[in-house]
Amino acid sequence: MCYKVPVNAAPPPSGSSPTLEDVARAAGVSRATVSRVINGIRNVDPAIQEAVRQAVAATGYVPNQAARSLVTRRAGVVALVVSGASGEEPGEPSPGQVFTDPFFGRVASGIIGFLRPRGIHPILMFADDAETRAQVLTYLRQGNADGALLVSTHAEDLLPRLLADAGLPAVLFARPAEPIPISYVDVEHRTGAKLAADHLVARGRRRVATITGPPNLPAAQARLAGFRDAMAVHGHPYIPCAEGNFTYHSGEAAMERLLAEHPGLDGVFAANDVMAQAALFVLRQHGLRVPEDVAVIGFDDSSVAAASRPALTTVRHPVEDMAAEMARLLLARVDQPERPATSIIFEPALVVRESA
Amino acid sequence: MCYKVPVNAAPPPSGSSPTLEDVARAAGVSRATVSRVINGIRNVDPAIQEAVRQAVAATGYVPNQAARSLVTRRAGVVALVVSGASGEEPGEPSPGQVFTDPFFGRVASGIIGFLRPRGIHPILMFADDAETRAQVLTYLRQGNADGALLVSTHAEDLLPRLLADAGLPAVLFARPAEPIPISYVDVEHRTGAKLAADHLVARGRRRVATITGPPNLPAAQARLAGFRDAMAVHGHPYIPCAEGNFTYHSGEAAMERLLAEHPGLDGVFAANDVMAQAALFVLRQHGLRVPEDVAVIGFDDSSVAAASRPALTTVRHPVEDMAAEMARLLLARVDQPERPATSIIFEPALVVRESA
DNA sequence: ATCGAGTTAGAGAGCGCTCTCTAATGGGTT
DNA sequence: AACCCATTAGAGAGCGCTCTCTAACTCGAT
Repeated sequence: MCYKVPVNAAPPPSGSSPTLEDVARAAGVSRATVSRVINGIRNVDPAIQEAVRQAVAATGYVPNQAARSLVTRRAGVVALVVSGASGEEPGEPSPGQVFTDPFFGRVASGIIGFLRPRGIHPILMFADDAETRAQVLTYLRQGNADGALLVSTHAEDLLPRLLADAGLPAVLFARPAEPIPISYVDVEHRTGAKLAADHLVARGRRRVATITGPPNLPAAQARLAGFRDAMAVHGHPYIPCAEGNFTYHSGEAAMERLLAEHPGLDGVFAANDVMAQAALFVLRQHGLRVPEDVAVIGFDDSSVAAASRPALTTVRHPVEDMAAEMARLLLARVDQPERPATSIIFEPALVVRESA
Repeated sequence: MCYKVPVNAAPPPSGSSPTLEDVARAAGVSRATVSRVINGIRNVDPAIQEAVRQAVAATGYVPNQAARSLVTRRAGVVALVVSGASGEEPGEPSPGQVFTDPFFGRVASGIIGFLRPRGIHPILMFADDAETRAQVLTYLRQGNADGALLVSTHAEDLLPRLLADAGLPAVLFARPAEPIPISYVDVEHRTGAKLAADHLVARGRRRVATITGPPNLPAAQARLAGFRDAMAVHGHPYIPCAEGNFTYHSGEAAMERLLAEHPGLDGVFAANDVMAQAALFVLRQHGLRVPEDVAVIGFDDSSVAAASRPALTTVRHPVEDMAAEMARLLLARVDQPERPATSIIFEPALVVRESA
């Protein structure tokens, strides 16, 4: 058998970049064969495969993604959406702020870690009002992205429902406040809080207080409830608490309040590491030693936990793994649109360092 | 004149989403006319425009971006690339870490602020080795993105050169170490450092030291040089300095060193706010009051500057504006590929707060 | 009336790719 | 020697859109 040897091999693609046709001509085969070689090779003679590969190299061919998407109906892109409140509250974090949150960094990192080896990259979008939510929906409907990975800053976020109603593939980080037929990943907050409670008690702490997250966040409430329940089991039915909103400043203020009202406390569980760090600062200002006088436990095991002085004992929130799982769930859903919503709950673990 | 009234108006698009053809049929016009109405309308009878708009609404039509990109050769997407070192150094920030850097957050925020109103969203990519750099180039060549906005964590980053050689539209944040024909935005670091020097001198400081950034970063060196030159003009030819790498820990260590070697210092200029904040911490630990005993000036005016105690006097680095300008330059270049590389240098300003 | 310029709508040719359908070939059965 | 099935390569029909080119029509000026 002999393959057509092109007489005048591939005319150098004059203006624009080479197409499949150019490669086919250079290799002396048909467009279809080149396509077969470039994508998963099935039923192509090894000699021809090699010829095609050389032609690709010679022409410097790069497939055009738009043409490919047009027929495959796959963008090869997912949207990473940071979604804000349902209304337009003044206290909202701005798009810039959410980035500086170490939590978001971990989510992004986990997602990218999973997606990058698969040649998929996330498109970054913010949705903080009706207009931008519509923008996200339109964007997905236009086929710019195959699905959405959603990180909501508020539990009442409207976007999850909109996405579910539109039948667009999406996965949430954290369970929505109301049940919505949509996939999500979450951590067992109650169990995590229980770990903290058990540890404080095991360390002999008897006058324990807690700094909570915002009451409208189910995750924050689960941490509080889990902590209270576990402490009740240990014989401490009443636990003083001060409300924060996961920021450093709110943590400082909360710790000040706790100290003013309960000067004798010997243990604090903060609903996240940043507030725990703030608590550390306030306690030191008051001349209290950590962990000798007051034991402190945080939540998340974010980068600040190991970096703070003393290093924070905290509950590990496997954010990166959870984010990777989000991406995995989304891609599975994109491949099988009829797949039902699936959710995965991760187990937390206690990380003991110096502060408790 | 009369427009064809469709006898059996738009059959409900059975399986997939409606196409231009469906809308055209519903409106009783041609595909071309619908296209004209949907994009910038030119020369279309108002009555027909209205009919088309109603047909669009009736059918729930959303244009298919892939088909559009195929013919326009525009993706409507830009890549936001965080690019690492030339080699694979161990001290490298991981993808996740770079997110937590408030600096990156500000860049992302500025870029998104500019792009979002234009319906363009950035694709997030990391390039930290030869493979991922190649991935970025291929991605752009495939037409997945029209250009790249590049934030390098190292001055020796190879990606800018690769992009320039490939003729791909790109804009850098910060001037590359070697001259490369590529657009960039930067701030006048020397001027900023001079503002800090002048202010310290004006406040009567005579024994001034500085905490520098990494020596391989042109921006860090420009800040150091600008500070030294300005202090020399004020009659202080020798300025003690300690090297940091822009992290909190390196700032702490640098401040400790300075204090050990120059116990009588009364002013410190740190090359960024994070290190200045660390300096604040170390000074307080040593029982020194800021600004009474030691005045401290940072650089960047990042969110930590206003949040620290005492609030940091710092040099404003207009990162968000610069990032928006990057996006503007990139879009201009995408529209006019022959446009030469243009760079824009911003002026810094001193922000006086409590620390100096 | 006749012409030419200006405006508006439709026809149709692709953009570059994938994928089905068909044709050709090769080897094992009967 | 006739047949069938499996394997491999090519032909060609779109995917949904934009955009040029042309036809039709309007209108003011000759």
